[in-house]
Amino acid sequence: MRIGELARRTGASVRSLRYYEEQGLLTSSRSASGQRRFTPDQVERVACIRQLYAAGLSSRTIYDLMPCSESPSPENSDRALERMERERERLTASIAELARARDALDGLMVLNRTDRAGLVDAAPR
Amino acid sequence: MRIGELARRTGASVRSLRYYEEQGLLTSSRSASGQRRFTPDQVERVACIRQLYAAGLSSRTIYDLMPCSESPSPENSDRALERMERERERLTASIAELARARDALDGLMVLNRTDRAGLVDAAPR
DNA sequence: CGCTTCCCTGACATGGGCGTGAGGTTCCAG
DNA sequence: CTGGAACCTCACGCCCATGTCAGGGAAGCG
Repeated sequence: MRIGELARRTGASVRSLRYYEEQGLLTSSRSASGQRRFTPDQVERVACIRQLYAAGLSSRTIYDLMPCSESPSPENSDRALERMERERERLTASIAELARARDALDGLMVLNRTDRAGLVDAAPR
Repeated sequence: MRIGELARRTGASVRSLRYYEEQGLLTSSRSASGQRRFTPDQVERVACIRQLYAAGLSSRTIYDLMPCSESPSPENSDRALERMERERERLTASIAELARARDALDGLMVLNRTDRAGLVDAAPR
């Protein structure tokens, strides 16, 4: 399929898809006239890429992780796994941090409600 | 206390603290010579600000939220609460998304391990 | 006094994913 | 054949919290 189709199917912009390719996250064959051609399973790959972006990984990191992104070998696999482990930990920490932030927000909300009640009490004009 | 002290106590850089002030998130009195003076309770405030930054709020949003940041009034309180509610939802969604991303990563790890095992099996030179 | 350390303002740099526009080619339906 | 949609490359812009450098006052100790 062409790039517009892939964009429609994945929800990514055409620009983003080109960018992913530029970053080595996505490969395409080219038609005689130079247009990119993608295979159906790239849809899934894009979804995966976007998941990882959503997890806050950089394109470089995603590149390093992509299974068999270049030459599959036990060494590469191990390196990737190690990296994934690290990122997994980062993610977990990040989730915990967000949860803490949410708690902090809850605290602010309570505070605000209290303040508000105080205001209404004090000056019920 | 002076800005360096506050930085040490909060873990924020001096640059960041100035920036927070510039964004209206932090106030300071000035000494005769123009140096910023902070009170001890600003330490907590900075911690709170950083929590919210960590939650992905923009300085503008944080500004809008800060309790009684300008004129405390029931209307302002309500607006702030509404905003907080929205941000809370965003946070919750974001946490869920990160969790999904972590699952995706787990999937990749399993895949990678499988691939690796296959490689070792197939070509155990 | 002088030395070190801190503080001030102002301004430019940066990263990174993506929007956007220019200027041009290709594809396809009518 | 023709017009519009889709595609191409190149390149600049943006956001925004921070780092960092320059150039110059303060603070405080020996």
